Amino acid sequence: MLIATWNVNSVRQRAAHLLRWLKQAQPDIVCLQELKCLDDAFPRLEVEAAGYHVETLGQKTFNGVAILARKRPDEVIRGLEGDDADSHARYMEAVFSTESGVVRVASIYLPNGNPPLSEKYPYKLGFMERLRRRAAALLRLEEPLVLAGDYNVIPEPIDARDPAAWVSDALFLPQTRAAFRRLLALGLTDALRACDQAPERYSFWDYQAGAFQKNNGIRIDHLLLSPQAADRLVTCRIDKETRSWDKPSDHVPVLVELNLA
DNA sequence: ATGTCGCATTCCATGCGA
Repeated sequence: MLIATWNVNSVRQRAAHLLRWLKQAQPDIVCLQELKCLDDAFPRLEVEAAGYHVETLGQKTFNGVAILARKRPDEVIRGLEGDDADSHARYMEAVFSTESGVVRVASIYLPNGNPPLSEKYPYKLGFMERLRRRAAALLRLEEPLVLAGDYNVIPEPIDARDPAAWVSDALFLPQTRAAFRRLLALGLTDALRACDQAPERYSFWDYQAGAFQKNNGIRIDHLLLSPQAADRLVTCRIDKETRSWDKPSDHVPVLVELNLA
């Protein structure tokens, strides 16, 4: 089973890319972030015609997440508990039955948090703590679980071409990295790093200043696995090719293959 | 080189978020 995450930076602008990539990559489950539209504006008919069931949590202008899948989920949960005042569409889960049992997948669009001295940074850290609590609860289910999405976290210096350029950025501040480590310390596995410890494994390149041409990237899109999912890990890779397509998203898909039927 | 996108509106120019 192939499970992917991709921040598409407007699903309406990226619909043709999404369809082309679905056909090419043949994923079973896809977590999307930054839909930047309401549910009704999602290109549902086209994606369904490509063979995918569509579950969305849209929002006008910003944010928005979705989970696409070959099969209809048994259950969908929209929103991340722990803050009734949080109106951002940044989190959803879906549970699927397979021949090998259940798999639970979350699509996460973690807040960017910049600038760090604004209210946006405590919102990011609060969201990360809520995610940690949710992950802890889900881990108690002892299911194959994939927490997939745009974390807006550069975990380690090796995950940036120029780490010095990010030291004061909300994506790489010590508090951000510590919160990410607390998540991992629950017993989650960073799927890409379990498969590949090489440098220059990036999932995002800024649109500005020819960042992609210079390979001036960062790795901020992650698939975190529960022990039951990690036990079934076959491989994980970044699909860098889509960044070279015409009018691309600034993020590329990251895919994990699990030994699940 | 503050050099790019995508969204929305006070709408063909600007501010915001990233």
